Amino acid sequence: MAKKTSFASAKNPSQPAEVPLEKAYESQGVEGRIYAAWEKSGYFNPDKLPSQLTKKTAKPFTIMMPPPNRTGILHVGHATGIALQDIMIRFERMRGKRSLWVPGTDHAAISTQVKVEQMLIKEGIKNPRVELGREKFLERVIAFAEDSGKTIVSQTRSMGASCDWSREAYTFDSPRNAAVVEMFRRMSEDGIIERGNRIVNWDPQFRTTLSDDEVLTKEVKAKFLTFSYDKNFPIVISTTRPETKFGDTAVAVHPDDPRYRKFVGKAYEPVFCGKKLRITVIADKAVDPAFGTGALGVTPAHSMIDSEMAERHGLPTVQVIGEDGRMNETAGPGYAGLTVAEAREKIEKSLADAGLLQKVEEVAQNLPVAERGGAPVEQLPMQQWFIRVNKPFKLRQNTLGKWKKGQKATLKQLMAEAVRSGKTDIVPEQFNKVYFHWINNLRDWCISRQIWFGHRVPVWYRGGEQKVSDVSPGKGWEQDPDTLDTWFSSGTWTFSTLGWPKKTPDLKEFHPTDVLETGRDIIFFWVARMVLMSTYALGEVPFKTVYLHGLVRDEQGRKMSKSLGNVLDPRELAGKYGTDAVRLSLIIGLSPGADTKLGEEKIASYRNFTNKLWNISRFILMTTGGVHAPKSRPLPKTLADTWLLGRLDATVAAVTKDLETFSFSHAGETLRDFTWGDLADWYLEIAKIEGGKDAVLSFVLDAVLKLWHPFMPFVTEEIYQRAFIGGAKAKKGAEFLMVMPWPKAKKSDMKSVDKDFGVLRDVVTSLRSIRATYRVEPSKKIDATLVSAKSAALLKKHAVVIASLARVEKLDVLAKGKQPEKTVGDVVSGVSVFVPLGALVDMGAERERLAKELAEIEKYVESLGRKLENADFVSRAPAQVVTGEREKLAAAKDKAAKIKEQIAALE
RNA sequence: GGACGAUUAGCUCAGUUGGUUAGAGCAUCUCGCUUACACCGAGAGGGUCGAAGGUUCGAAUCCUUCAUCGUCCACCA
Repeated sequence: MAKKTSFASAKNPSQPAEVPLEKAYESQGVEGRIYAAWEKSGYFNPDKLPSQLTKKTAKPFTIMMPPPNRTGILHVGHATGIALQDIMIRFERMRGKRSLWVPGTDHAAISTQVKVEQMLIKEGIKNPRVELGREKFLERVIAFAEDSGKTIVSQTRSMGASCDWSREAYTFDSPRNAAVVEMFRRMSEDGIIERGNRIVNWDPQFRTTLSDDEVLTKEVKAKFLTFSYDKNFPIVISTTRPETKFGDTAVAVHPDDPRYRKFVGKAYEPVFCGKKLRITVIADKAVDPAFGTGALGVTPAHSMIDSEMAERHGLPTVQVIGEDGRMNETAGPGYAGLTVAEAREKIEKSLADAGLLQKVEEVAQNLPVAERGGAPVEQLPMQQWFIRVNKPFKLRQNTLGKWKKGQKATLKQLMAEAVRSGKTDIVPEQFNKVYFHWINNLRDWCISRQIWFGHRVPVWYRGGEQKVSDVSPGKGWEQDPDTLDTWFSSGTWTFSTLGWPKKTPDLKEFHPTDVLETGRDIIFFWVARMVLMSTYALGEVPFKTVYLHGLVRDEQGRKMSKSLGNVLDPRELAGKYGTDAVRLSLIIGLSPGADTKLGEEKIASYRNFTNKLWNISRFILMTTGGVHAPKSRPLPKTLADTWLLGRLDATVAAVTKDLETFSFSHAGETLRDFTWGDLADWYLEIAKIEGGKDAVLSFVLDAVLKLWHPFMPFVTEEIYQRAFIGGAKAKKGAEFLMVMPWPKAKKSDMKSVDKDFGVLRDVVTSLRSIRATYRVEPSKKIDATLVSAKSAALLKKHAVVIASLARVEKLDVLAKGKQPEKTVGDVVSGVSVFVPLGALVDMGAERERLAKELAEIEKYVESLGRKLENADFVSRAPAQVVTGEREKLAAAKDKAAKIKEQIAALE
């Protein structure tokens, strides 16, 4: 033990030399130092991994970190993702794969711009974009994004993320910009990016289009008006948006509606609030005859559905609301310039005055609002860039093993095939349905945005000409002022991060990536778009597995939000409890796709566990001296040794399988049960008694630290350094637990060993329970007699262990024997346990207790008996089950008989 | 309106293809500073597995209906 040297404890001169670890684990002093050492080693980069770990045949394992938005700091949701990804990466790295985890951040276009705009308004600049102008405004946004990016990177490091910083990427840096431009160019050439005049979601507040996914619905109360355009118009219609009626070009009814059949096909020119309309009555199945009056005013310019109807019937489009969210000149006289709300009020009044208004009802309405800013979204026809998802195009390469180069397919088909074929697997699987449902209802994707922060649409105009290029094609050319939807660039994430469009070695080795781990809320926004981009550009899926985690909520199940003040900052938590504890609390108790509640109490309990592991190690090191990791599996000397090694094998096998199948929570629980229960509570206590355990203890500690390392990288690395490696003396390529090989499980039949150990454990527990029930002082030793025909030899052999663990002075083990006087008894695992307690025994109470126990066991015997007498059960149930039930019955009968004996002895 | 998910001890959740007298952690109660750990140890109490039917030799597990909660999608103009 004196030879123990440790580079870390050298900093702690007050520590006695013979104690290798301090009494409690203090994370603060450890994490920064360890992370810096890891990073310096270069092992986060798969190209620099030690060759003895990644043999020449090693496969790659790749994860692209979902780039956090540069809109602020990371929250616990990000921390969950980082923890899960780091577990996978560390696990696969230790298994010898060339593990690559590419970190990065997302410029997040509209989110970031809105955020900065709001900050500037707070600073007192009323209309930042107008006052500052494009260039100055963008400077502010870029500066903010820069700061946010730095914070995010430092937070990611402090979470212990073993990602390859040498490959760090940003969706708005120049390699990614090159990918965006190339993607745009190819899609334009293939005719799937087109400019067109279509109905888009328009945010009048930020004056930009929004994708369908950037629009939320908010329930509001609205007035539902029922009226006719004018006195001569024969049909009554209803709407919550009378102001759009200036743009009506038809009235639609259901083809089978007898009330209106006679009007279908006729044209009218009613005067609506002073404006002459040209209305055709059309029949369309989309109309619900039971709703309202069964007749619908069709406004092709301001409703997606009406626009589709207009297309079917060849109706003209009349726009009456402008980009400023106000009525335009096409609206009725005296309406131009009014806001939508003002116009609505005025129309209601005008209709009422004219006696046209039949009914005003208050209804609940789902109002579309902008995700950012919350302003009501208008639907307007506009010139925008679209990705056509239903248009067949010629494939540039063989695709998904289904299509050959030159064949035609649509983007929608590619997106569906990726998941349908199983090339991409979604975990948990119920999200497959959600994915397909979304794909089936997918409309063309509007990719242009009228905001400034983002990739500029790489299109230049001169006269009627158009060119795709990221730089000016020459004099007289003007670039499109719009920018691209942020998901256009992040859609390329899995391969633009590997150098695409260049044919790099990285791209060849690491794509498709293995796992995409992300929040279940962005399956459409992002996951589907990556599938689109990757299948289009490379002909292959972007990732083999999508693992979705749920939302982290507060203790009461509420979403964490700044306004509620219930946001947990991962930095604060990590400072208080240690990063390892935070990681565990975000992984154990979570199932994929399901939301989770997180409170500080839970984190504290995992902090306790990190300390437990620390102290287990401390004890083992005090016993063994540490320094060198064991080279080979030790030979077990006692039952406890065999049992523990068997339990370790089972644990290694279970944890490995769990990690392979994304059952992270279960892996953690299994590992904790082994570590705390089997190892600490039982084996270490026995080791104190039996002694001579150095080899087994070292071996098990080595394995346990490796198994825990993906979950708790810091504390395990620190212990490993100080227990086995000894700092500077380490061999090249073996200086870190991080690059040690993952433990292997030996297969062996442990049934009888587990059973024998179970008997010992049950007997000890029984004795302890008797002591507690009868309030025997812990310091006072008792006598005990164990009687068992079957287990006498086993019990005798381990009498010392049993006696020590249960604090027994004189332990008699008999194959057959009589119950001593004045004893308390119990029956466990076929062993009769007797403890003479003399005057302490209350004969009456004891008789009652035994009687109660007997009644229970007899009830059980009876139910088993009935089951076994049932001919149907015996003939239909599998033989194995029947045998099992017979064994149970025999054991229960035996126990009942023994309890009866004990009762008799009390007489 | 549609789809999906959840409902198991006071709380958070496990329960693999139906075969346990239904488990764990936290919390609670009792006892304990037994030289790794009080961020600990030992012991104990606590559940008619949301409700009602059904299938089966056997249901927490499968089916039907209902209730409550949650999420997503679509929206009726």
